[in-house]
Amino acid sequence: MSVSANLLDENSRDLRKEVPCDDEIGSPINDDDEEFPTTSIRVLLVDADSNSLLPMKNLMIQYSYQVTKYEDGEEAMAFLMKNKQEIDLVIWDFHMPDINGLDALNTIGKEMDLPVVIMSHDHKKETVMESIKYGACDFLVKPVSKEVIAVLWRHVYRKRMSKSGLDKPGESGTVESDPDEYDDLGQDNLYQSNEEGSKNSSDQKGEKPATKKPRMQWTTELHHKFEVAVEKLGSLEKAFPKTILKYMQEEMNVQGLTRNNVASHLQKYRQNSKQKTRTHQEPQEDFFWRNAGPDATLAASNPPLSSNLNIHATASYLMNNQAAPRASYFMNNQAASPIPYPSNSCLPMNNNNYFMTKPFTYIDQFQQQQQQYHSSLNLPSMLTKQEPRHVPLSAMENFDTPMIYNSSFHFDHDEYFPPEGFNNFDQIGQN
DNA sequence: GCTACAATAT
DNA sequence: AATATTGTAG
Repeated sequence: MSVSANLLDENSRDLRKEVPCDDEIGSPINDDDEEFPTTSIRVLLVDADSNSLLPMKNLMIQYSYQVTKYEDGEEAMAFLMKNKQEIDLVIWDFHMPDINGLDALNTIGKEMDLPVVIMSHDHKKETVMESIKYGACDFLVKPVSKEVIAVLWRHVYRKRMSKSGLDKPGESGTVESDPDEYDDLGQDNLYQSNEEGSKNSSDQKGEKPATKKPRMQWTTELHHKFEVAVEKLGSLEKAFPKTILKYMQEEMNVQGLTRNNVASHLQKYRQNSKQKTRTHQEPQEDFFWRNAGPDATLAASNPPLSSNLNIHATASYLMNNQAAPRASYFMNNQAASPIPYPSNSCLPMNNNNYFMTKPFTYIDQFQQQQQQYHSSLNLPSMLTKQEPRHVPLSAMENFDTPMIYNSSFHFDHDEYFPPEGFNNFDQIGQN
């Protein structure tokens, strides 16, 4: 059966074009970026026969479904009653000793709104018809093939779509509602479901987002596999989506993922770990000026490393407060200090919109000149810029002592020195 | 309205 | 393939 070919919705046409004759189901899941969004599907699988239950469960897990299995019908039903919110799809064996498929359909149909799939080792017409009559949304013949499993998510998706109320004509009342959905009950193609079957009519005009895929979800287990794969491939930096995916598929028997899924997850994962290591090193949230190092002459009054020292503010501060009467500059080996600022003017800013305020002296590097200069002042500390970030103004208020700051970033003279009008420079390095 | 995070676009 | 942007659940 060329089941899979028909299942790939819109793209199926293209697929056929490019791969004209494939009756074979080579690989139902080619990671082509074709999506089988099973990862978010939580399945309750009930089968008294463990010989078929376990393989089926494993197969489903390979396709990234989240599977809860039961061999006992009563237990399964009890579980379902309690956890109906946590299940998206029920698969129930027709021939259960305690609660058979029809009973299950009855109960579930009454108590909750879940798609129920019946499976059976036989496919007698009667069995199939009864199941459908009782509301089964699909009928699977055991052993269930992977091709079938790969597309079971569609039942869930239908449910979600109709619930979200895109178009629910008359959800109530009559049983014969969805003619297009389940009418063709010739058992073995039940799972083929619509799509191409839309030959029916309506409008090919377009809007037929009938198959919006559910969002996938990285479960803990899946993520763990992901991490293992990453580790096996070296490091976070060395692991790439394609190889990760390949590893997960081949070595860990994970299917149903696409490269994009992995790429997206990897991107987020890298971000997170980067963030983590950063905050680990810098537990003191956002300060970026810190003590630059030992300075015997100043040691006594050095503030602790962890203190929040801020010497810049945002543009809004500048506009709303006419602060910063003076600033002293000493950058890129060019010293300028002190500089009187008119109270209503702008301070020079750097690329990160920082400016100096209060009578600070700014030092770019540990140049001899500068060191001489700053040690000649009786300044409390020497600071290093850590990283560009915004810092609350409040911390700045506490400092009225001039300080020397050592910048670790590049300053452009024209950009950071006061504009034309502010020519009150004193060459202080060598006076 | 935000945040987290997957999907999609570039 | 990597990264940036968008979309969206919760």
